Amino acid sequence: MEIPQKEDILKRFPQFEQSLLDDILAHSTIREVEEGEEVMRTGQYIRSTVLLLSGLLKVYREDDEGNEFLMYYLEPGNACAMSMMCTARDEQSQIMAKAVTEAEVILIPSHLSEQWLAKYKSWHNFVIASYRQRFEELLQTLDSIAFKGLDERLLFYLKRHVKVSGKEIRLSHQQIALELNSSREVISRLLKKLEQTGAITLHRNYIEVHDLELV
Amino acid sequence: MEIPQKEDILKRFPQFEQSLLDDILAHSTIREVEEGEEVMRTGQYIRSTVLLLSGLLKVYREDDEGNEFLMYYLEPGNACAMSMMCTARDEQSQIMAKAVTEAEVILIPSHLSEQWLAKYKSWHNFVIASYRQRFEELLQTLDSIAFKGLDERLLFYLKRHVKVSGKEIRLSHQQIALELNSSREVISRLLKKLEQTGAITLHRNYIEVHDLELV
DNA sequence: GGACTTCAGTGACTAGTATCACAGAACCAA
DNA sequence: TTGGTTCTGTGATACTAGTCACTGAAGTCC
Repeated sequence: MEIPQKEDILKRFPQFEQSLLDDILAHSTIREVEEGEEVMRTGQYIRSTVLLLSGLLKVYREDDEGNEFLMYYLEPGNACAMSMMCTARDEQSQIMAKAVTEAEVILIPSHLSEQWLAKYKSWHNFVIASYRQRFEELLQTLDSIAFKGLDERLLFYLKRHVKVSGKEIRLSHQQIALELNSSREVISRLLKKLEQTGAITLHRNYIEVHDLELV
Repeated sequence: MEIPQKEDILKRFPQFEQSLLDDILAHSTIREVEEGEEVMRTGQYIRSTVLLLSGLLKVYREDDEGNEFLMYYLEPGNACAMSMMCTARDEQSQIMAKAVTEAEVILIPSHLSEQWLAKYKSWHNFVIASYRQRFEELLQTLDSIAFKGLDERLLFYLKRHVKVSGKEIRLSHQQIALELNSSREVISRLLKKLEQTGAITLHRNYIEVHDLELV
């Protein structure tokens, strides 16, 4: 794989200072992951902080019976907050992360990302901001599960999906059901209802979104 | 109110270094809050980091319709992770925190808790550890809402309550229903079932817990 | 084109939870 | 003791979501 240039990283992380960029280039490794590949598994030990350079990752929770639900998506320029937190104590991951599209991630050895907190102000700020952002997104997810019916959760899910990957949602009903921890038939029915309002059009394996706001 | 002594703080936060303790004593204020008082409200601006010295706080989420659910409890020696995160950018709180019993909190001005991250290793570790711990508890709560039936959630709730405040749970069914975002009748029925297994005994306004593990 | 596979749509049924209505028990205050 | 208030228990009913069974439509491979 070609080695990414400083400019590539700078483009995604414009807030980093020069010397930090140099440090990143010098000491971290880049990994290219394929679509569908698991970047992080529940129970796995974490030895690096994960930054996303390109592509899209989904971060989700999985229980012992194989149920799952989506926590949030990570876009280029984001970091996996869990990887930062675990980092500090060499702990196990509590979550799953999977590449939705093919993606490039930067892996920073734990001890360095730890050192950099003190060394680089911009890194420190980035870490704190990441924590906060993920915490907030998690709270939103929690809200929608705790307070909303499945119809609203589906809407929320679709909106989020549109935001990260556009108005053509290339997912089967089955996949959506999985991420919402529901079942295909129920999702099918709800989508059908949404189609009747004119907000979306259903096709095989993809959903065309027109306008979700006016539902 | 009497000014708490270094020893009092040290007892709750034994991991702090001497000079940090001095800084805390010199620059933070202590507030005594009554039972039922709200320490933090959704939408409120946060200008201090909150440490809990004594008593018990519950941290919960509230939506626009007045529904709520419990996120976790804070015990002496804990910090409110949200207050730390908001701190960094002078942001609004996303959560509610209320005193379950009367309590003493230490309020550290945001700019100081920010500075101390770089200045004191022990403070930095404490903050990171707090983030992580709260994140994990939040994930547990999320799991139980997403994957479990109300019966298991109730069990989880009771166990957690026992852990922080003992085997006499002084709550009405109504209050429990509120924290689980359910309704009184349903909670009554589930508790009744639990009583029949011998795990608890029901009284007016309190529940006597015998053994929740064998249910 | 025909066989096969995957995906989507739909009716019938079930389980879990919420809501409504009411009754009785415990506690409190005059 | 009496009346008021809060808390608890319980039946009836409704609604949401999950499950089962089946059908047809779309795409794939030969």
